[in-house]
Amino acid sequence: MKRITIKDIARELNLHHSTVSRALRNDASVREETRIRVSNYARECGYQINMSALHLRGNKSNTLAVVVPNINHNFFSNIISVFTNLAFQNGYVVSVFQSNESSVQEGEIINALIKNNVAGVIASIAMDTINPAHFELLKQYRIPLVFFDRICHGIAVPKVTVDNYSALLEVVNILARKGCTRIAHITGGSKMNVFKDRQRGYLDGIKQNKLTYVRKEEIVASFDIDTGMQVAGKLLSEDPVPDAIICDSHFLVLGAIFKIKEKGLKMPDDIKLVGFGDNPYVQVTSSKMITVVQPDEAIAEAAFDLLLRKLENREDDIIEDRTFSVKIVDNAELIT
Amino acid sequence: MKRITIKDIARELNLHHSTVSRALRNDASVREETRIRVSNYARECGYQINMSALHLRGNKSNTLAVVVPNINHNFFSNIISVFTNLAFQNGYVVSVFQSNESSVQEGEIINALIKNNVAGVIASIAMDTINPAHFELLKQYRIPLVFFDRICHGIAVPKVTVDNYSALLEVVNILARKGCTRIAHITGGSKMNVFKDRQRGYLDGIKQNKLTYVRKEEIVASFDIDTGMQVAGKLLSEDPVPDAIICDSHFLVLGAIFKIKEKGLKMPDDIKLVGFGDNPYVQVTSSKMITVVQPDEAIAEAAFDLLLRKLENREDDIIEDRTFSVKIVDNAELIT
DNA sequence: AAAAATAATACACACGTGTGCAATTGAGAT
DNA sequence: ATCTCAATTGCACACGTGTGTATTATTTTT
Repeated sequence: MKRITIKDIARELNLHHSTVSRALRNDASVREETRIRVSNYARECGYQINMSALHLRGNKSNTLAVVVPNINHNFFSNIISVFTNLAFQNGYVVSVFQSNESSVQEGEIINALIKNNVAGVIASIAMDTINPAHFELLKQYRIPLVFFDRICHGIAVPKVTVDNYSALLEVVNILARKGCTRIAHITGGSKMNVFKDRQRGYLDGIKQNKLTYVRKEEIVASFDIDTGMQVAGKLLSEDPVPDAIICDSHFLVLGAIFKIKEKGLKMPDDIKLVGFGDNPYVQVTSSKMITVVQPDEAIAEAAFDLLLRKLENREDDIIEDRTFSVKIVDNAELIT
Repeated sequence: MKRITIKDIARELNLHHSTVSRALRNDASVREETRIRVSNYARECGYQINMSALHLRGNKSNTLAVVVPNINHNFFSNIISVFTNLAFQNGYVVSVFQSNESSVQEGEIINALIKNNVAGVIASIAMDTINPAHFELLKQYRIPLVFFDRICHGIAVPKVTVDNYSALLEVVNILARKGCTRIAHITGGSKMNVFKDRQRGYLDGIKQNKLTYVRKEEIVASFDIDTGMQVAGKLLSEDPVPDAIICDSHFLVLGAIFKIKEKGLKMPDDIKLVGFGDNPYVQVTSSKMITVVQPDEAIAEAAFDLLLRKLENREDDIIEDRTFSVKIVDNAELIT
C-alpha cells in the first residue's frame, strides 16, 4: 500500500517520469493522446502530487503562515477563518502560530517558519515585541511578510491596520456629546501602535472637548478578566468616580462589567462603558455598552491580498499600507 | 543572500556534507572536535534545516492538521489554540482547515492533507458528512487520524467526545427540578453523534420526569442567530408557550435571547434558557441562563495525546476512545 | 616497525519532482 | 528513397537531507 508517484505511473505506462510530469502539468510538448492516457491512469490510481518534493525542487511552498498572539481571541480567530478560506481557494495551506504574547516564542516561531519554507506570513505581534529583529530575518530569507492590526513600525513591510486614533477620538466625542466629563481609559503598554494611537486619540479627544477631568489612563500589562476587574475596581473607588470607561480589550470589559454591577451602577445611565470587538453577546446583553467594531473580514482580505501580490510579483518593493476605519455601535440605541 | 545548506557548511569547513549532517544530529561516529566546529559554524551563519528536504527524505513530516467546520467558533478556536501550543512544544507545526460545514469541501481538504504529507490529523466533521469515505482515504495513506466532538462512527479511529447524552439528561432533570414542565429543544440533524446523543438524553429526561408536555424538538440545519430567532420565535408564539428552551448551539442562543426579550419575558423567572459553550459574556450578562460547559482544554489535550501516541508507535491498532463529562453552570446562581 | 584494530570521514544513493537538452520518431517535401 | 524539420519522448541533473558502505586516518598491539 505504497504511495503512488509519477515514477510508478511512468513504469506502468511505459513512459519516462519526466513525460508523466509534463503530461500532468498540461505541457504543450506532450502528445494529446499520451496526456489523456496519463491523466486517466493518474485519476484511476488516485495519484496525489508530493508537495514536499515540489517544495524542495522549486524552493517554494504552498504554505502560508499566520502568527498571532492568541488564536482563540475573537478578532484573531475571525481573521484566521477568513484568511484560511481565501488561501485554500487559491491553492495554499495555512499554518497557525501563537506567540502567547511572548516575544521569545515569537522568535522561535520565526525560526520554524524559515525551517518549514513557508511561502508567506501575516503577523500580529506580541505585546512585548519592541525589537523586530526576528521579523527582519524573514526578510533576509525573502519570505514575504504582511503585518496586520498590531504592527512593527521599524520594518518595511505592508501593514493592514484600523484607524485607532480616530476610533478613540470619536469615542471620546460621542461620550462628551452624551454629557460625560470624567472619561477613563484602560489601555496597554504604549510601545505598541494599537495602544499608542488610541492613547493619542483619547488625549486629543479630551483636549478638544475641553474636559476638566484630569486625564485618566490606566496602563495594564495583561488582558484578562481579572486585570479588568482590578483596574476597573480601582477606578470606581476613586473620587470623583468616572462616568465613562473605555476598555481597549474584550476581556477587560468583562472585568469592568463585573465591578460596575458590584457597585450597583447602571449602564448607560450611571456610567458608560466602551469595549472593542463585536462579540455578538454584547448585542443581547442588558449591559448597554458602546462597542468599537473592527471590519475583521476586510482586514483579513486586505492582508491576504497584499500577501498574494507579493507572492506573485517577484518585485518586493511594493509597500502599500491599508487602513480601515472602525464602526462605533451604541448598543443602548440598538436593542429595545 | 542564498539559504545556507549543510553542503555550504561542508564546503566552508572542508568536510563532506554527510559528516556535517551527522555532526548536527550528534552522531557518535563524528569526532568531538569536528562536531563542535560544525555546530559553532552552523550557529554563526544561522543555518536552518530545510524541512521540505527532510520530509522528502524520510517520507514523514512535522505538520499536524486540524480540520473543523468553523475556525472562528469559540469551541473550535479554543481547541486549536491548545492543540497548537502542545504541538509546537513537541516540534510540530499545525495547519488548519475549515470545511464550512460542507462535506464536499471536507473531501477537498483530505486531498490537500495527503498532498502535503501531513503527519497526523484531528478532525471534527461537517454537518452533512454521513459517508466517511474521504476519511478512510487517510487511513489508506497511513495518516493517523483522531476524531473529536463531532465524530464518524463508521470508521475505526480514536475518538474524543463529551457525554452529550448525560449532558442533556441532566439539563432536563435540573429544569424539571426547577419546576419546568414545557421544555423545548432546538437541535441539529440527527445524523450526527452530537445531536443524536443529545436528543436521546432529552427524550429520556422528558420520560424520566414524566412530563406531560408533548416532546418538542425543533431540528435546524444551520446554526446562526437568524435561525435561532426564527425557531425561538415560532416556539414562543405557540400555545402553550414553553417554560424552557435548550439550544444546542451558541448562536442559536443569541437568537433566542432576542426573541425572549422581544416578547417581554424575563429570564429565569418566565422562561429558562440553556446554551452550550462557555462564552465569558454569559457570566456578566443579565440574561440569566444555564450553560453547558465543555472541557475544551482537556479535549484538545486528549486529542493531541492520542494522536501523538499513534505517531510514535507504529502500531496502529490502539483505538482508545475518551469521553468527558460536561459541567452545567447555572448563571442565575453565579452572579449577584 | 609492521600489522591489526578502531576511529573518523568521504562516497554514493535515495526520496519525488521539474526542466534543459539530447535523442528518437514521424511526416512531409524533394 | 533521402532529407528536413517538427513533434514527441527520454536522459541527466538538481533541490537538501540522511544513511549504508567504502575509504582513509589514527591509534593500538605485537
